[in-house]
Amino acid sequence: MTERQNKRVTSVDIAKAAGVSQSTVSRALANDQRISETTRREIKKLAARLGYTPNEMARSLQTQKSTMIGVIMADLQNPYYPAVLEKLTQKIHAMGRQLLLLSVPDGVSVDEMLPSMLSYQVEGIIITSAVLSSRMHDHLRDLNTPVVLYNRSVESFFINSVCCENVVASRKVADLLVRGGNSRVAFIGGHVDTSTHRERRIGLQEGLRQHGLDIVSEDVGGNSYDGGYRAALNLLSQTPRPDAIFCIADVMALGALDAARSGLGLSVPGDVSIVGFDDIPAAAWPAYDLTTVRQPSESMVGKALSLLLEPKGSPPAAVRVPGELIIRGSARLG
Amino acid sequence: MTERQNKRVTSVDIAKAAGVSQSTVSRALANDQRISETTRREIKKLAARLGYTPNEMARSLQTQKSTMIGVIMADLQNPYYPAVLEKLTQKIHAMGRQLLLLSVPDGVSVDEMLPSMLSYQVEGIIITSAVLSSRMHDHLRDLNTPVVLYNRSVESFFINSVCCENVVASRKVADLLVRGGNSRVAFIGGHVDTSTHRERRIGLQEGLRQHGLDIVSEDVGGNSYDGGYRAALNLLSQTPRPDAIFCIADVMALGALDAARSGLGLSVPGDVSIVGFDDIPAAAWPAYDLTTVRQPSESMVGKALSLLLEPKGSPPAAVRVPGELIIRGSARLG
DNA sequence: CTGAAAGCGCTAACAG
DNA sequence: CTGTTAGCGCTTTCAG
Repeated sequence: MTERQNKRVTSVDIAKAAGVSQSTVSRALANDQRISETTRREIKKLAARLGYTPNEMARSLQTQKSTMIGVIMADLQNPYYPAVLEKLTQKIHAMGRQLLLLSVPDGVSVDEMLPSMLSYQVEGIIITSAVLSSRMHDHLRDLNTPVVLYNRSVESFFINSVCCENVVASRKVADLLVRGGNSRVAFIGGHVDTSTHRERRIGLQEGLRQHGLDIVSEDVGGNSYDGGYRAALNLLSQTPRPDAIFCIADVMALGALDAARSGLGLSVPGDVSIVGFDDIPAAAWPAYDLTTVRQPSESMVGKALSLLLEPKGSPPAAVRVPGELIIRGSARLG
Repeated sequence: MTERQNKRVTSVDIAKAAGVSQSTVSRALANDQRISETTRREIKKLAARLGYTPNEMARSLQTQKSTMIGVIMADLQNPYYPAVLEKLTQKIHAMGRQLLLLSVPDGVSVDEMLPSMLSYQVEGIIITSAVLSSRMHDHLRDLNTPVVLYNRSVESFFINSVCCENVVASRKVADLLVRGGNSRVAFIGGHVDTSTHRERRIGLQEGLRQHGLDIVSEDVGGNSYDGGYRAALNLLSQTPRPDAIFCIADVMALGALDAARSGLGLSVPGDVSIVGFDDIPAAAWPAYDLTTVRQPSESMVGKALSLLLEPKGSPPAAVRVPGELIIRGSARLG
């Protein structure tokens, strides 16, 4: 066997082999109408035979535009996000682009991760479950790099975002809980400084107040199963015991359910109603049968991408999509 | 407010501002020893002030080496993989590289996805839960692009892979199931044409045969919760009913558990022992309390990356890491 | 210690 | 319809 070439074949190689200029190759491969049918076919055949793969680096260096989209995920542990990521990869691939993924370790800010992504000249960045400093936001605007926040919104400055209608959905949950006979409703949040936490809490409170009630006690669970478990243990040990818990993430609601049942021997929804948010796959499993608010990730991902690739200069938008209440067996609802 | 520049600052901009040549800037930023301490500091300060980000595209075009690693995931729905992906992103980032992610939709082969990744000149590719045609494998070798299979192995041609010691671990499961008093052991596989399926099945069978037993019945669940649920429903409806089920993925084992309990009103492990594989987070939740084999993803990911970046020309290796039996409450074990 | 110049693989004027 | 040429932003000889 001969020594391997070990070199990628370039458009110059094809040009030589075809006896034409390199630019003709470039044009033929780009289906430029000015190239004759004959040579174009010849060149394409040659390219296939030589195993040619265009060099996207060189192309984007020349065209001054990249076709990579950066995605920064803060919470891959939360079972809601794998489905979001899968939809992102598939839609981005379908648009002929590539996805550059970064996940933010605990205790690291998105700001620190961004520069490494920016050196790859990404076309835009989608950030899930995290926000940006306003300084970084300005920097990105100077760089002309669009950003969309997924599942977070910011009021202090204008930035694209896609979120669920958190307040509306949570208000509805509160209303149905009260109509279902629950009157001591507790709240398990994620991180107090996030918009999802604030908005879902406000919605719950507003809904309760319409019935002359309020949140009786609350805790945070950091959007993790264990955090939800611990928070529920805490809330359900207080007297009088809450008769319902609204969790802002399904994964915490599952923890809360297990805390109630396995930890404290309570019946759900007999002793306590539990409602979540997201509609992760496990929410539908019979062991949990969790009543929850579905976030329509398919359409949210679609909107995030179209916001991202909108013509430059469009004013930033805060897109809201309605959540859908999925009624299962974990709560007494009116 | 003045019109925005909207142009990224390049090393030329810094050179102009500093009154030096562009190559001096390049060297200073690369900490080249030949540049005087004074100018180096000056240049770095300037770079920071102008918000300079090096263009990685241009760099890799010049140096003929990319710092992006491609990851192809076939099974992001399986809760085992998000943790793998998170470890990959973090390790890859720590190595100063970027991760290009592609997920394979159902019914699409990895071969079809590869070219789009190759045009980005990735340094190497990690493929989880899927394999490559030998044609594509040859092509990659010609391109000098290393590949590592994660959780799949191939016997027919040499390719790097990292897997759990599936046979050993499954044999152990069989042994302990029999010693625990189970004698009619059923098997729920994933896809018959995968190495994980075959190896875990063989291990189970070998272990049973040492006790003069064999697999009493089997089905496949496509590595999904629903598939596991359906398969268990099927197997547990046969007479005589199996008294144990070994599932090759935790997510199917959870489905099987729910099928046994909620679907058929059986007790686990009273009527049927259930054992999984992977040790996903949900396996530890009290609602399931699943006995399973832990795949040490931390070390598997580490090995995959070091295999990938090994000096070129090293012979391909099939790395095997031991699985760890995690005994919980879902099985009667000896 | 620093500058000039070449060139990575490609696209896109500009010529013919 | 096709070739020539310039140049994207960077690294890296080669000179000085």
